[in-house]
Amino acid sequence: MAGSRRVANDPLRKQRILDAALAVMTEHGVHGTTHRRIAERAGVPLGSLTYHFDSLQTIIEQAFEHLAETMSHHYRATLEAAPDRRAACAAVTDLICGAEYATPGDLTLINEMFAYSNHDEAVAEVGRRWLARSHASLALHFPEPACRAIDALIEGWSIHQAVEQKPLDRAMVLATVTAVAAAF
Amino acid sequence: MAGSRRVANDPLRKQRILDAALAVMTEHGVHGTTHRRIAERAGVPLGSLTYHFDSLQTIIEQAFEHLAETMSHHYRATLEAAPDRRAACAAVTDLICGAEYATPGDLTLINEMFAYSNHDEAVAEVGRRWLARSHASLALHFPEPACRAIDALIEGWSIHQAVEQKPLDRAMVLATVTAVAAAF
DNA sequence: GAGTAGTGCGTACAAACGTACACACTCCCT
DNA sequence: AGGGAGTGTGTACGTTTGTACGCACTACTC
Repeated sequence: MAGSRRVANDPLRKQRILDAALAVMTEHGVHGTTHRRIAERAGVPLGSLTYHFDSLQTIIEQAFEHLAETMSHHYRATLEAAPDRRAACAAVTDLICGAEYATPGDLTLINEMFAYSNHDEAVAEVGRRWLARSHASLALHFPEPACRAIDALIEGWSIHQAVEQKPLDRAMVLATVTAVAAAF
Repeated sequence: MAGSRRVANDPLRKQRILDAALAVMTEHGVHGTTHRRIAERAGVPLGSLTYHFDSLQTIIEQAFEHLAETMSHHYRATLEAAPDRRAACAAVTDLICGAEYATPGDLTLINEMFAYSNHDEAVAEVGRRWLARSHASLALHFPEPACRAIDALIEGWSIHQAVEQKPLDRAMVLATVTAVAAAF
């Protein structure tokens, strides 16, 4: 009575849909994201989306939640691996400059998420948790005010890279991060 | 033959539509922006939009262009008014923290613009000019690398404020800006 | 093997969308 | 005063949208 006797045929289905949603949002933006495009990208029938999710808004919200989860873990792991503050500065610089951490598509998605969060309370909460976790990860190595400043640098330079489409000067980034860390 | 003999009844019409478009984008995001909502907000008939603009995309592009123009002038004027580097640091801090410069709605719009620029070449160009002009304004007072860093701080903290919905610690911002300016 | 509860999907539909366009209106020229 | 070019709008149309829902299918119980 309590447990369902039957098991889903494809338990990865939901996740595959969310991944497809992120891919569509990367390419077309939230404004160009539809049930049909997501379904095509995921290789599932249209009805499958309305079966697994209440609405398109729900899909978008959960997709962004998944994105934030993944990115936060990444940040955390990168900063935990740094033995001291000097290494932490280098790690932050990698986070900002490194294309292997955040692909251009990821940067696009982050922009979409923060923009969308201004119009959706659930995603706004995801954004706040994202910031809180970034802050906590930075706090492993830096004093409180420096965390806020470095976090702003990460976000700001991510935007710049997405807009300008060219890599940052790594030495300049490292020098800035180091200076900010030393200021507090 | 060359000049049009007749003058538009309402020469401010186009601008009023663009302002309405920005208002709608602030409230509903680009994904919730439609001809009909803009027309209602501007108090003009639906047909007026298709008469003055080729398409919805054109309206959005020109609206963002207008936004960038306005904001850039603001930045420029604020930084030109600063007599020395010390005052410039304070001016930048005001730009970041001051609600009188950029309202919460403005911050939302900036996010929308950068997100949209990843999917629209015309707006991408607007974004690049925005960055270039910010950079030029900062260059009145700061060395080149510091400009890039301070600009990233402005963008990043703008996002943070929009997400967290609470004002920044002004002293901390000023200390960071000063430290970055001194680092180069 | 028949019954059945739950999974999953193809299709249909009303609403909302972007856009086109026929038509009024205004005002200058002759 | 009459003609006509240009301004501006109301409405209608084809398309796409989000979503609902009836129905097939599966796999387990008895």
